[in-house]
Amino acid sequence: MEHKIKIGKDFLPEHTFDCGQCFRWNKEADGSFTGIAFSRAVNIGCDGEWALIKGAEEQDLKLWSDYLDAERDYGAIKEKVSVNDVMKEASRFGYGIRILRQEFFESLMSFIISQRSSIPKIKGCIEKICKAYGEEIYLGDKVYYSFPTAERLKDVKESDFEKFGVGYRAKYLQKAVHGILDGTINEEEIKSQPTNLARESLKKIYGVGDKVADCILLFGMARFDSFPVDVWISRAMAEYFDGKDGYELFGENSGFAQQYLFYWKRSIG
DNA sequence: CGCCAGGGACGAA
DNA sequence: TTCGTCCATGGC
Repeated sequence: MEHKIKIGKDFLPEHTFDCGQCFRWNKEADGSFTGIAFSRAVNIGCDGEWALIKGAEEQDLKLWSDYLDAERDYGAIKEKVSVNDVMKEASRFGYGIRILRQEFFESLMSFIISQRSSIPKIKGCIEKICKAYGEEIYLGDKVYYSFPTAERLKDVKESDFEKFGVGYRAKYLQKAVHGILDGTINEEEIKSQPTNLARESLKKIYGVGDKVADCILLFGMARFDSFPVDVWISRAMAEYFDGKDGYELFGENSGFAQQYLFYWKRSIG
């Protein structure tokens, strides 16, 4: 069963799912992407101004619409972030990017794993963890695995996490799981805080620094005023913006600007 | 073999 | 507060 969601012309699955913001979506031969979120597996493609969702339940269409940030006018966003020729080019290059509204815990764990690693490696580590501790999800004739809840990871030891290739990040993951379970990390409380305070709260988590905190804010909390600075963005800002601060340049649209810049800069090296 | 990959903790100054 | 150093792992 296929459903359609009106999303407008500013959507291309390849840009959205391959721009580095998510790790659980994979391209199919027809250009659509199959992936997992909210313990559901679906296939997402696009036809003109419509997003095509295969394998979704009727009552989940609002969920997927929100996930794809389908209501937002990305054309207007692109105009606002195009403050110079570099940003015009970057937003033109990644014209079909949408910032996915991902889950908090998955973002926390995924971006802890991401530090000083590569995207294919990160995807591999996450997939192994999901296969070991997630729940089976069936779509078509294939089986997928949900991202495990903290509860399901309750008894996973640091040495267990190491088996998935996460290296020195194993202890961060183990502590994050228990922080969630004992309430030291309070998702609802952090989500209720303004961005700057939420960032400080996130940075109290062992293994979470500036960059990972900003990724959780942007991808796991829909805080579009955050501007994660990784090696690529750091180079780009030094090269094209005289080392200026991203938020000072883009304000409430910082997250969109960051993702266009990241995707474009990575493509040209 | 060395270098780097969507960094961060830690200690020193 | 800022600056080196070290940290596991895998691809190249």
